[in-house]
Amino acid sequence: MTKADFFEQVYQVVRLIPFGRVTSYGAIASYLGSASSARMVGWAMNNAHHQEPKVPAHRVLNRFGALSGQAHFGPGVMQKLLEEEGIMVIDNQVQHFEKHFWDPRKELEL
DNA sequence: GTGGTGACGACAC
DNA sequence: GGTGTCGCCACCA
Repeated sequence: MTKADFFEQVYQVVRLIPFGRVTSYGAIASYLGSASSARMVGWAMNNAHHQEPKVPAHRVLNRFGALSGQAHFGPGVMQKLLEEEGIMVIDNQVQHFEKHFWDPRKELEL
C-alpha cells in the first residue's frame, strides 16, 4: 500500500460513479479508510487531470454538493457536464444532491 | 529543512 | 446553533 495507490484508488472510485450520479470527497476518503483525508482526495483530483483515462472529476463535489473545483476544470465546464447528465446545477450548487449522491461505501459495499 | 497552503470535513468551544 | 480550530497528507516556495 503506497501513497500512489491511494490516489489510484480515488481515480478508480471516481470512474465507477454511474452516469447521472455524484459523490463527495469525504465519501471517497471514508471509503478508502481515511475519512479525515478529504483534502487528499481533492489533491488527487488535481492530479487526475493528467491521468489516463480522464477521470470524471466533475462528478466529485464537496460535502454540500457545491462545484468547489469548477475553476480547475474550466469556467462553466463542470456545471455543463453535470447538466448533460440530468443533474440540475444552480449557482455552482447541485440541486437534489442527496438524490444524485452516490456513496461508494454503500454502493460498493465496503 | 521548514513553513504555508489546498478541488475538505469533523469536532470543539 | 454559529464560529473557530485542528486534522490529514502531499506539494510548492
